[in-house]
Amino acid sequence: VTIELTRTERKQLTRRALLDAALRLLEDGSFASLSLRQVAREAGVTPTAFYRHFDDLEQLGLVLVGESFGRLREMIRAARAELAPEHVVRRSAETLVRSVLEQRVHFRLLARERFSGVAVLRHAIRAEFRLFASELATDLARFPELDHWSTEDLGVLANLMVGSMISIAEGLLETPPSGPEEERAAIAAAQKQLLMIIVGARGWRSSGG
Amino acid sequence: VTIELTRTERKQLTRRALLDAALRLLEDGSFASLSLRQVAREAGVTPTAFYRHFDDLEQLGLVLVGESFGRLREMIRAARAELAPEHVVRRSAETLVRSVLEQRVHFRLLARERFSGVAVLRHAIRAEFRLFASELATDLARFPELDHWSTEDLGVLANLMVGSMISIAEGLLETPPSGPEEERAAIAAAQKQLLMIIVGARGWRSSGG
DNA sequence: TGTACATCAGTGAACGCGCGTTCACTGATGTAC
DNA sequence: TGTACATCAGTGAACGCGCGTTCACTGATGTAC
Repeated sequence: VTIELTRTERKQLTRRALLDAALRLLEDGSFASLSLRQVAREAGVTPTAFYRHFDDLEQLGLVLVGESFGRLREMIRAARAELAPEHVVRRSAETLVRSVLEQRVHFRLLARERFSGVAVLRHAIRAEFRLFASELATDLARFPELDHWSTEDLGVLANLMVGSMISIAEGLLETPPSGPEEERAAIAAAQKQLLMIIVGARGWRSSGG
Repeated sequence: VTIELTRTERKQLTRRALLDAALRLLEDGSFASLSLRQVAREAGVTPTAFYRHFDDLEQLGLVLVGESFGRLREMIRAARAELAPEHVVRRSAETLVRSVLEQRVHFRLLARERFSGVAVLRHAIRAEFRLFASELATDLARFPELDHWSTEDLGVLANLMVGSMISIAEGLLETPPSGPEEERAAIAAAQKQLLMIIVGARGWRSSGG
């Protein structure tokens, strides 16, 4: 290292190395099967050094979950500004697909640990998704065509949309597009799927009750 | 034991005890964090006895996945007979909710291991879900209002529906209804959600493309 | 700028533990006559 | 039905291994004067 770094800066680098090592290892396995020694080894540090940065593996896991949702929130915020539901949906679908493909490891962490045996991570992830859905319900209420809907129906619609976005994301992690063409196709399919929901929502009162 | 059993029958009982022990342990943790010794202990048998029934834990896991999908298929078959999409959807939603609540442990296994680090289970589960979606697409094509749809659009619709059913099931595992009233509410919400999709599908050609 | 001391990120040895798998075994059940 | 032998589900001791955590340590960085 030619550039001089303070002790604090070096410490941050090691901390980051541990987080990245964990993310790398989480490509192959779930959090529950991760070991502190593996993470330390992958980060190029002794197991003991780990304790200078985190109390235990769970604490490191919570930091990763926090980072994952940070990226998800950025993504959503970008699409919020639009006015017509269709535009919001089209832009959201595209951003969703792009974000998942760019941040594979983070999104896989969320998908996997949502039902994991590691209670702390599971609860953190579920709380974030619930927040996401309730924010979406609030947003939806602002659209003129939806403003007479009951809170309950808005909730069902928001859950349906969040559920669909999750399953789109999961589908992308499962079989990622192999090139720009397939990526465009994935975006188009995601848009179609979410638009079908919006079309359904629009016709809902007349035929659904 | 007062009733006489053959050696073969006793062996089957032990095998079942091992499977049930694993299911019980899977309430608390994911498959990756399960150990052969834990399962044997829970089944009241020495670790060595395990090998008389399965080569390793993964093989036992595959048997459980098979059982889970068996129950899922039974459930679907029951709703297939209906003619109008709305009836199919209403009955499917109700059966889905009931089945998940009755077979919590099996459905949780599917939800959890769909993204687990245990490759063998993950692949088995994904193959079954793909099969499920493609069968649904075939079924959907039989409805008069959908018979002019393109294969691609039918695929999108089938994925949307399967995705929604999965996320409904996952929601039930997450926060199960605490009584008959809440159960009815859960069924109603599931029906609403799937009906919204059907309404959307019906309006799709006119406004979607 | 130079010195003397304090801090603290990372080390390496050691511990007890549960793991998967092997092996030779036991003794009840099943079979051949 | 009775006997002699074969089968085989389940046992229990033993193995080597990676694990999380503890501890006293080292030596470079930071601070006070």
